[in-house]
Amino acid sequence: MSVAGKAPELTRNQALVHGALVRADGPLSAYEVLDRLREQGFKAPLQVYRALDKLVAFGLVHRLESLNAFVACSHAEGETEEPAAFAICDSCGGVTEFADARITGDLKAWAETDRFSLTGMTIELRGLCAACQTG
Amino acid sequence: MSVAGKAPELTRNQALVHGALVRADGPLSAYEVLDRLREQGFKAPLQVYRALDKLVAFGLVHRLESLNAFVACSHAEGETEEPAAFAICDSCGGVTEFADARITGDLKAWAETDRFSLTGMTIELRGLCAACQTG
DNA sequence: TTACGCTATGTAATAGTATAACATTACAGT
DNA sequence: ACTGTAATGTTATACTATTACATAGCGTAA
Ligand SMILES: [Zn+2]
Ligand SMILES: [Zn+2]
Ligand SMILES: [Zn+2]
Ligand SMILES: [Zn+2]
Repeated sequence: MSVAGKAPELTRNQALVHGALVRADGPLSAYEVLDRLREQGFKAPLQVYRALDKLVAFGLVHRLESLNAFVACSHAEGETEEPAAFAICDSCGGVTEFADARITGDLKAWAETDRFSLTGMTIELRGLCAACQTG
Repeated sequence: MSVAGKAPELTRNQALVHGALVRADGPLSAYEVLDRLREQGFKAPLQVYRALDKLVAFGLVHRLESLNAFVACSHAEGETEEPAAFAICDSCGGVTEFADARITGDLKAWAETDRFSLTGMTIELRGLCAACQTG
């Protein structure tokens, strides 16, 4: 349910935070982002949180509520996107982003039925990714 | 996806924490629970967190990841339950728990297709409840 | 009984996450 | 220049969660 208007121009801080998340191989906490940007002059959590707020609003970054962490959106910029869902591997920490119109459609339908005016949704699966299963 | 075996006997601390959540009219943070139980002798966060861990494992309490808060399960004890989903009103703070087999079924199907071994899921909707909408 | 293992508990200290408050800078439109 | 808005810098603080260690209760095997 990102607003994700036309491709936004990022400020310096936003671009740095976004870059850190794009380069990361998995989700990062705000403080992990901060540590990776100290060489670029970052010194306080708020520099990260303010950039993250914007990036999330733009739809370029997603917040993983069950991890208190953030990931770069895996979709191409501007690509229309159902509200994203995530599968988080408890073994390797890998995150798979997916968008399933049937799932989000069902949730929207539930909201409609319940007269709940929907503005956002969090869908996060936990378990083991294919690579991390032994048998 | 609670394990929720046969009705568990709660320890004193677990019963106190559960009672506080049942009496509350909405979700409570762990520290709000703590404050409500100081008269009963609670003094440290860990007393609350340890009880919450058990209650969540029993399926008697749910954690709301997007709020860092906890609610008593709205279903009767022992009642079989699909993994719960929640609609959280951003205006009044009210939470509606629901369980929709179609939604959870779709998520399980996605996991199956992706060879993701599912152990839990978080489904939280945000918006305005019917009572909080003006028009 | 005693000893052992397991669960629950008490308490203090610390780690991790997020925001409030205030000062400053940049820049567009008038 | 004046004004309004958005972004930034910085310090301090609030909120959430866990580590570490000590203690107590209880069921059971020796
Ligand atoms: Zn995305
Ligand atoms: Zn994995
Ligand atoms: Zn429930
Ligand atoms: Zn409401």
